[in-house]
Amino acid sequence: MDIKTKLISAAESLFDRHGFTATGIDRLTQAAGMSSRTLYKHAGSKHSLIAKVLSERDKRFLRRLDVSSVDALFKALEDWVRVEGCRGCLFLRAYGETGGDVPEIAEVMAAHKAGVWSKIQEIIALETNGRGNEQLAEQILILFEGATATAIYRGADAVATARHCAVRLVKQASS
Amino acid sequence: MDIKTKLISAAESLFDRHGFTATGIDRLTQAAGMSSRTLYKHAGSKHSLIAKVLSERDKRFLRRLDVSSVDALFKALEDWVRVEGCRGCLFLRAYGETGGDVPEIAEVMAAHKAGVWSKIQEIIALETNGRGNEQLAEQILILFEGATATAIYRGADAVATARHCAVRLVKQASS
DNA sequence: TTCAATGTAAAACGATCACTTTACATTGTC
DNA sequence: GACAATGTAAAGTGATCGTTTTACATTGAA
Repeated sequence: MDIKTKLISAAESLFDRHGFTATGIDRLTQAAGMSSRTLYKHAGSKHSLIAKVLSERDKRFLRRLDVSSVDALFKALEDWVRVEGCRGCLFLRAYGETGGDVPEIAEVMAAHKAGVWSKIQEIIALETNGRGNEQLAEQILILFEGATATAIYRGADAVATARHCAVRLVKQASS
Repeated sequence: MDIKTKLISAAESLFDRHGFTATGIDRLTQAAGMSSRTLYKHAGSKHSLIAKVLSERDKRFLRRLDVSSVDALFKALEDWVRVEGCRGCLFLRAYGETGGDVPEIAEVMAAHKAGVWSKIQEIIALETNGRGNEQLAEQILILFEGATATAIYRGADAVATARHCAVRLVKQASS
């Protein structure tokens, strides 16, 4: 595995498991199996490393959401949660830990949310033949966020509940 | 104002604004206008201070949710978000920053979520004359969490959207 | 075979971390 | 007027923070 990939994936799991601020450079270098000099050569700074981690996660996440129905969308989220664990949205967590004061991080968060939002809008347009409005899409988004958050303390089943609810809303809007 | 109250309220706003780990003791003592000796006399430790802050917030939050309809529940959340700001659920943020590894914090989070959950169950039972099931209540919970999370980057309007959705779900279950 | 690139190990940087201690001032109470 | 309680200011604890530096090994291409 490429050394930069190894760093970013080691960092992602440490950040996810222990939080961003609480994870020090020492633990990162140790987990990635490299010297701090090499880490800084590739990452530039800790904030930049966080941004890179989020950026990679964004790609991986949206690739999983490459579906064309609300049902499949929430199935994809359920898969993600079961495979990657349910510790909440890593983007919102990074944003919260840094108070929204780190531009690199705030921007990646905003870009990620914009990506999810446009994917949902696309699916809704597809499933309702354009009958679905902006409000329906936002309801689906809220269920999506809610499932992610609720899964932290109620487990992956919460995502299934959100799925049933979302599917019903779309059905009602299309009929 | 009582000195302990002052500490806890100063700590709450700093934690909310800048994150838990990123907020040091120096900043806390400065904002609360007291020496570190006094802080430790009252709080015991930083983790304990976090737990106390969350515990007080839990009381204040649930007091606001003393309503008897889903509509009023989300109106209360909307008020909260407009008054206190929308930086996400502080309990989940504390839990995430500490990786769930600090018992005092994990317990306060769990207690808070249990409180919200039973409040929602109570409202659903009330509004559906017992016709509403566990699944409906969980859908409302997910909308509640989703509104809180979505409001971070889409503002308080997301809560209004969640409200309309929740009210509709309850209506459909009661008719 | 030399040179630049890329890595390592480890020490050092000053700052800040959570937390404790020492020494002293102000109170209200018996 | 002695005493315990409760506060302050400020220095000191050792550990850890993010980051840089020094010194050296390995490697692949010119």
